[in-house]
Amino acid sequence: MKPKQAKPAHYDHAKVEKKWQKAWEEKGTYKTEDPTKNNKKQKKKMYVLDMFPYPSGAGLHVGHPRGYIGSDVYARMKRMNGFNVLHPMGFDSFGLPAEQYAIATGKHPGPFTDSLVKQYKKQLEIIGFSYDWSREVDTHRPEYYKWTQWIFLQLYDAWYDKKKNKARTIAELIALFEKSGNRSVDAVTDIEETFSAKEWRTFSQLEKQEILMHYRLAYEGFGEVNWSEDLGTVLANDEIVDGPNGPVSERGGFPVIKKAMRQWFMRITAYADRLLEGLEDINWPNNIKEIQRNWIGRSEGSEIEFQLVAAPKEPLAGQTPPTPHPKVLSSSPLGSVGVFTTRPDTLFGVTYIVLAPEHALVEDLKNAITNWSEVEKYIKDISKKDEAERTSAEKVKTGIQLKGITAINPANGEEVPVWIADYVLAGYGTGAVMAVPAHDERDFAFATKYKLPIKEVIRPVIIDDKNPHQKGKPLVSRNVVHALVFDPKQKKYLIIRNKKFGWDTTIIGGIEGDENPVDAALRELREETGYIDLTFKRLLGGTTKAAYYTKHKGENRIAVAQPVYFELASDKRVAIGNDEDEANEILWVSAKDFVPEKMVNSEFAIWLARLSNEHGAAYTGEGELINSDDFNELSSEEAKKAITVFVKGKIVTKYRMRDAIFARQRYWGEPIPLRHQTNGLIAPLKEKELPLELPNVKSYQPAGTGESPLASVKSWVKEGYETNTMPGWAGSSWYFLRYMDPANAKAFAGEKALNYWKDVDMYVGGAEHATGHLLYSRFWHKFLFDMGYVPTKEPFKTLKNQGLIGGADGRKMSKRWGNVINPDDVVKTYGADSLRVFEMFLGPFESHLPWSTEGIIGSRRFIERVWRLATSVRIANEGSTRILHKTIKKVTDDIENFAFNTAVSSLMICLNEFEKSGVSEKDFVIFLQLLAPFAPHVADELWNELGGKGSIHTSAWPKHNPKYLVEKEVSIGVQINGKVRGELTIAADADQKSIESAALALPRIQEYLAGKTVKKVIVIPAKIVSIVVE
RNA sequence: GCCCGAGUGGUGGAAUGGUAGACACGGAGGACUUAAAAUCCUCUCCACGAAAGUGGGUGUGGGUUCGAGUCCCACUUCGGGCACCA
Repeated sequence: MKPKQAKPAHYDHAKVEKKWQKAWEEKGTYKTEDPTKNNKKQKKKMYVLDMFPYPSGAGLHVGHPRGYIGSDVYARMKRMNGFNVLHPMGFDSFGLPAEQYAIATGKHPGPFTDSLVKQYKKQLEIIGFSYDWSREVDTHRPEYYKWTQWIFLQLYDAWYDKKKNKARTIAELIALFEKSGNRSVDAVTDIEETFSAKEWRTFSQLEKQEILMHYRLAYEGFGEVNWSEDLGTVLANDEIVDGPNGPVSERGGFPVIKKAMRQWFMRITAYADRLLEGLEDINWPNNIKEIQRNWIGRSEGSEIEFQLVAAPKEPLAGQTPPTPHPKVLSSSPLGSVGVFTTRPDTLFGVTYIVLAPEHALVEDLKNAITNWSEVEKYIKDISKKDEAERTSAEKVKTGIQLKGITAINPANGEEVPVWIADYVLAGYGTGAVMAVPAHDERDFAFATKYKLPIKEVIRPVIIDDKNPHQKGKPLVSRNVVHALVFDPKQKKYLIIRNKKFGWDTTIIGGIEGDENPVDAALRELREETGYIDLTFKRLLGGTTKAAYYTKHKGENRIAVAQPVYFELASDKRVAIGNDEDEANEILWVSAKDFVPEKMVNSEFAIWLARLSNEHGAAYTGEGELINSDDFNELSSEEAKKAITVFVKGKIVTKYRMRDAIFARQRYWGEPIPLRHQTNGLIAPLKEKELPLELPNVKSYQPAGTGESPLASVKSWVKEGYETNTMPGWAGSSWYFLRYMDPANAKAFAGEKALNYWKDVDMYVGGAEHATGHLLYSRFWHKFLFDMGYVPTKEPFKTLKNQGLIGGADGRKMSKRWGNVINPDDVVKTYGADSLRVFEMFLGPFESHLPWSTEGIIGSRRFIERVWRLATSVRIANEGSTRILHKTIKKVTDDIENFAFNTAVSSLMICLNEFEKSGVSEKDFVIFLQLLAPFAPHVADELWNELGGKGSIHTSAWPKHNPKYLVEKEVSIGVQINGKVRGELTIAADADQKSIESAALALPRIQEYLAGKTVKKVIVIPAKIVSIVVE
């Protein structure tokens, strides 16, 4: 085959790209085969999906297409591999910016959104993606959101059965209630009351509705929103900014507070465990999995009940230590409070109880609280603070004691005071905690501030990994004291250094009998260092236990150590024994040398933490129990269970994740398909009534009452329709299913299509969706799976995140910095193929990289060189064939692994070789096929010029021939003592011996070896020769 | 504070424990041209050296190994996530 005509010297990208984009569209090159129509020889499916964009007014910048190009390259290779590829695109077209536009202009956001969609589509089209646009999905179209509403109704009509570990219909729940009430139903619910079948039947319709609402997966409840009194509206999180005195609205800067309002929720917490477990089965980046795990925040612990009683006549002052073991309850019981803890092993160390200020019990106990007016004031002050403020101010915890009330520790009967404090969150666990200041940093900080008692119940146990106990050696236990001595004059600490071993330690002495540790320390200091004028400052907390092996004594030791802190009053000294003098060196070291790394005793870090704060420090690790009655000497792990059982607590699992608010007081979103009837009952719309379309409204301004603009549409309100709309994430939580069967009017997708496409094989998008879209989609998908609507448990088998592209100045690409590069301009100047090649070549797909205006020239040159080579004389050359087959393997593997940058680089290396040595037409055409996913236009043009049939993009992906990968000769390095001293070219299949002798025979190596003895020669065939000499 | 991830030339980056810096940008020199652009050729980690070469070199310090950018430990800087979750 000869080129039909000489190519023009200059490659006219505009002409070529336009030509092929038109041709592909006309021929339907990228049209996905419909599995429901062509059953004869069904190809294997491959679903490659991009996260569809939200069409904002700003348009695309050069960073946006990066992910799309990557997935397109992947999809194109898979298509050439013979897969039936589903590679669709659409738009997440409901949302705030269009609504802002509507508010600003008074115009309907619909046509505006349509125009944005059109603009985005055009921008995408000129880049030459292989999307099947006939499957486009836009979430704001009624044909689409009909099914979003339908899925909502399924969620509304479902509850979660913990026994079967799946969602079931409300009809089934009602049947259970009618049979035996709710006692035998194990559901995810926040309801506490129980009722029998008989009682259930006596309930009114309204009461039943109210009860069922606590079971539904889509439910109405009260939730906190961001409320701006001045604007009379609710604001989304992204409409709020930080002001000097807490959060304010972005527009106008009005203060924003948290306010509980009626809301629709999604009971995503029902799926917490399955969302966690499902992560094991999917091929996602680890960091995204980790983010989801943290977000779900599963923690296991115990729920323990504390009885509340009226305090003795004298209100219990904070300073008074708890009274141990009262024989008689000081007063009458006031009910109980449940606390959640992950550390039931510290129960004996509880010195007070803290409730969240919002805890329901606080109000209930009003009459028993003797300082109610102060408490009430405190609660009021706290409620003014936004949650963000409460947590961001952080360091300072505030609280107030509920005087007149005490709680009884169920483990030992101690009475402890009850406080409310802002560091306890109402929404987590039971909204109440047992405070163990000795072993929890927050409790410690609070106890220190309010002078509450601190009781240690866990002794740290340190096992020295470097000197572990040895088998068969005697075990010696002893009680010791460690003296930490500080000289305030020279600001140094006293240590002794063992001369023989070079160990640094503090001064250690054995405690004999029930000797006072301070006396023991003073005695030891005098004996070992001679210092006698020391001031005892304080004990550094309780004892620690260390297990280690002593080499010099040959003993396994367990040392229970009491750290004591002294200051040097004067350097008065007495003589010390010769033995001590010879064995040890006495040193004063500065703080920088008085650090755990330099000290031989491994528990030193704990003491130092206690030393650093005048009040000491909480030890939050585990250990063995002390001061815990019968549980003493148990390990934390053993004690957790044992103590929970002993106090009749429950082992429970809690999650940090909360139910998702599913309502926006907005116009531009899916209407929630429910009717509030005048009798107070809620009637879900029937399927045939869907879609419930958005009505026209006169004004897009918020109603001013915290309600959406829909609240001012009379006909809408008259029908009793819900005035909230769905949040932005509703439409995007299932769009990937719609692409499978986008025109289906009878279902969200047909069964055949669902069973064929099943799930997304490759999902590409930004990491910023880790806790939003990617979690909600998984939740909905699992729900649809439970109800039998989809065949898979997870929607996205493999996920890849593309990195962002920043401005050339290293800053984020934005109008503000004037560093935005528009892809349209780049396509115009360099061509879509150059843009695509460059964006893939720039660096690793998942890395964040700066755009380079100069760099793209290299990609353009590359394409021009391919273009030029197509016209030059072609000669067969074995070297070129070899490198081509290497390139086939490399490019194939790299695309499979999303290592596009090295794939492009290997194409460049291949082209360099072709230009140098010449290439046959056959080989060149194969090269074009490898290039096709990256530069689809120029590849198809040259393919056709060289007589290829049809489109290059439907041709079969080349396979490498292994025989060309085997090298005849290899060049390997020769090292002497780890330094490369020579190079050896030798037959690839040479045996070790001949390589060794060839290496030793090299003149340069001979020079180096002159007068030295070769100790060892290591030969790794085809890699390296390593010679070790004396 | 906790949990991830990353530190390699002037720049973006490459490197299954085996000759560090592939590929590309930029830079220097040269060819072609009346000239410029484009294109092509040569060089380009640093220091010393005319060169051959010698020495150093992947954030810092230590370790394992015949051999470490890669594995282990500690530190440090930067980026991301979570942040009073009991």
